[in-house]
Amino acid sequence: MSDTSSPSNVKDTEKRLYAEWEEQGCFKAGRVDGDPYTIVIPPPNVTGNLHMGHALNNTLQDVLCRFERMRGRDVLWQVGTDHAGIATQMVVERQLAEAGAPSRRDMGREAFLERVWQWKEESGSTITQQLRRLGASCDWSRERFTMDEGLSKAVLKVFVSLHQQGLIYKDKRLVNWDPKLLTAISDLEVVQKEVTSHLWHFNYPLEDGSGHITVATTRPETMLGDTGVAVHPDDERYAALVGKHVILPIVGRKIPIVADSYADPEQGSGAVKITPAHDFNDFEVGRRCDLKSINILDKTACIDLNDDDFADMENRENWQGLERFEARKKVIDEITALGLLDKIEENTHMVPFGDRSDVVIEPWLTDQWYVDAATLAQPAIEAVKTGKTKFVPANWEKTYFEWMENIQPWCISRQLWWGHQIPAWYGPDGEIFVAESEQDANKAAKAHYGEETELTRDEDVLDTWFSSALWPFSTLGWPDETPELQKHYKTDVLVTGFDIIFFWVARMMMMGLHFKDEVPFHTVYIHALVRDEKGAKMSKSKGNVIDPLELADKYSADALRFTLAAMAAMGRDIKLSESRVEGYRNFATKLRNATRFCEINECFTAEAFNPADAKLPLTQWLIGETYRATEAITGALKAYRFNDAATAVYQFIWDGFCDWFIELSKPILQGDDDAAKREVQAAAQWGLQNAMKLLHPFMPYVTEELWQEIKPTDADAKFLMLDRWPEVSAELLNKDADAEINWLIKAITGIRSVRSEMNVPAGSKIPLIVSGSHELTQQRLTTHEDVLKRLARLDTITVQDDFPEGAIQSIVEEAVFALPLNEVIDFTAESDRLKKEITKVEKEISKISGKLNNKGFLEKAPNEVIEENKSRLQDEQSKLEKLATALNRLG
RNA sequence: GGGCGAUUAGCUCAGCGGGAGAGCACUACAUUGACAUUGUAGGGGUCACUGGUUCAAUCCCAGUAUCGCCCA
Repeated sequence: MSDTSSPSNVKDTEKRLYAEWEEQGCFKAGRVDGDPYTIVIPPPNVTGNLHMGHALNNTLQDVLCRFERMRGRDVLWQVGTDHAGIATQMVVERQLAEAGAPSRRDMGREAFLERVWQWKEESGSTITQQLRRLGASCDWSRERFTMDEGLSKAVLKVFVSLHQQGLIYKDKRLVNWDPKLLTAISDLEVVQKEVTSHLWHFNYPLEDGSGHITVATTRPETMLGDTGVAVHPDDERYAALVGKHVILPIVGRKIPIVADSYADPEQGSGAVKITPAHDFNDFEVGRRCDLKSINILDKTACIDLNDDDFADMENRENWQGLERFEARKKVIDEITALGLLDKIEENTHMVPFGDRSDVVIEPWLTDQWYVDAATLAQPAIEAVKTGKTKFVPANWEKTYFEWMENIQPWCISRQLWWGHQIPAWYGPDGEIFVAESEQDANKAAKAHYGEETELTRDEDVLDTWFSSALWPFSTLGWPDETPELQKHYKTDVLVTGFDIIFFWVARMMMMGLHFKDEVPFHTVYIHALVRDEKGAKMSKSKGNVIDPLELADKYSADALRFTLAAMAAMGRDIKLSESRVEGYRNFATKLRNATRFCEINECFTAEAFNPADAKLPLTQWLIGETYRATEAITGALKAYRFNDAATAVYQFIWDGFCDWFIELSKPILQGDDDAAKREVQAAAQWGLQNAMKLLHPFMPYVTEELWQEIKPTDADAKFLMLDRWPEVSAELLNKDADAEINWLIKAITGIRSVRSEMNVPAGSKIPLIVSGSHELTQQRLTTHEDVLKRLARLDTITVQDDFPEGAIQSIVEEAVFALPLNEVIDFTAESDRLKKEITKVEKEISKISGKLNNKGFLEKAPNEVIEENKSRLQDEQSKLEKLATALNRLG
């Protein structure tokens, strides 16, 4: 076996193996004999770089895919990327600026889009290469991109159908407007940040000159667009004022005082100015109270009072074009000059920022396209309520319902160039023609106007998530009824983080149900968020990002994957610590060394092992261990309990196989009983092969690498990844063998433990006297004499009823294992050790007998629990007797 | 303010109505032929607090405290 375990070699080996798998078509779906198993990747952003969240997300998907593939399913892991409208456009614009090239607007739409495609060809594959590095076994031959022809066709069809059905419409509403990027953005692209600022209290004079009403605001500049003042209907302080009017300072507009429960009597003065065109809450108040919406900002968030509503305003030209924060200062100055400033308070509040532009987002009144999400949400809610789609863990269903039941109209238009251009054309009079092609639109226009009429296409594009929502079926060929669509829709599981339930899950559910009349997946597995070691969300601005690829290069992709899977317990966040990754790198090394041991001992040239023919307790026990491990791992993976599966495979390999099977096999492998040796060699090979299979979903590389050296000559498949998952029959379990090996382990551990505690030099060989033993024990002592001597460092083993005073003693079941060591023994230490152990046992006894003396316990506890306690009590009591005797004998 | 979750060994975290676990760290010993990226042994926990349900609570329920996240 070559040494491939140094970091640089591991990296090369991992890359080589991945290339081989891919070249040989191992990832391709299309196996004819298996039931389909399908996962669509939550499409990463084409501009993206693999971060820890991706690493976890894709590791889990890959574990499932490799597991199911080995179980014989026709696995399709549908891969691809989304076009990320804003992000991509920004990347290319930045590149243009850096190169000193003409800007987007200078070069025009067509030329710019050409540049974006060029960028995509050159740089768009970063993340897909990174997924390969991780070992992701997705079907690259079916890779899709949301701007692909087929997927674009799906987008057109969906848009036109929804429009025909009245589920897409154009409306003038408030949107989150990004005044830097000059586009509407989604609620989910807005981050609320806490900002320390002020609360300004202004006095608005009453129209009848009878005084004023004080309003408080965090955004003084919006007062130019105020169209009302609201007070709470139950607020007696203001009851008399409702229905009266105030004169808006500076502007001179007469606006009403209205009663609306939005006004909070506890907040500020209890009266609140209402600016329907610049605040989401005010917009609602305005609708309820029939207030006008007056827009005072242009698209760059500068003051624009070119509106009839300001026709009478004095000096309005002084305001025109003022930047919003300049305008704020000017409002405060003028209010102060007018003597209408009541007071200024310190105030901390949440302010919306664009997550890409990092500028303050303006609620802004514009015409946009909307999807009637509330209607589409109904079947999507129903599907989860009836269990057609299950969330794992189930508590996320609540989050899903919460969001779905309060869903707002989905604004799908974006003022960008990169994306699916909205298939809507306008006639000269503003008439809208929505169609899948320009020809169809023209036809419709001709029918409408009675003659050929020139149309202009809507400039805007669709939200990236509009196309991503179609991903589970558009990637399979829809709207064409392809064989893949028929075979693989609905898909099996969507694996994603909870922060993305709204992005992916909700929208895919809505679109899948509407257009395929079937949920897109039967299970949604929600995994944790990866945080840094202090528990903070990783982000570039905090500088706490751990790069998964650096970890992969340093410790191997296998170690990284295993760490993530082992820490992916349900419902918890992952705080990643590097020492964990290091530990699992060591685990891979351990497997290498175990393989080397088997190779040196000629296990791989042994005949095939038939578990049914196993004769030795050791090999029968190994079969049992393999059976138990297989059951545990299979069960855990089926239940998405990745951490349990990882722990089970780790224990099986390290503790079961390496620490015990190999150690116990050494005397046989190096002894002269040829039949036994052959059986152990064959069993070792079989056990190791199964270990590799069980580990493969987690650590695909090292297992595949080693497999190529040890695989059976008649292996079905060329690669481990295509071989079959272990199946061990429960009928092969042998209770006697299990009991015997467990006794052996207990004996060795017991002797080692007293030796160590009594400071017997590790190298020195000492005699063992076993007293009070049953016949079965004596038989076992004979069978395992060699291994006992070797692992417990003994020179002779004698069975006799008495032993010299002052021997140190270990209790193994019914027998006393005595090590006569008069010359070396430290009597005080031994006596202390025994006393300590006696205290422990006594405590245990009093606990158990307390239970057994409790009438209620005897009456109500299940029988097996009572029996178990009785037998435990017996064991502990007999142990106590022996320990007491031992202490006495010490003299 | 609404919702969700957490609190278990020094650290990172599993677990669970009936004997408190893992990895790392720590201590001691060991270079015996797979492996020092190792082995063997060991120390270390009123399972946040207070009540309740139960024969039995780290686990279920209620409340308290602290922390975190999401939404407003």
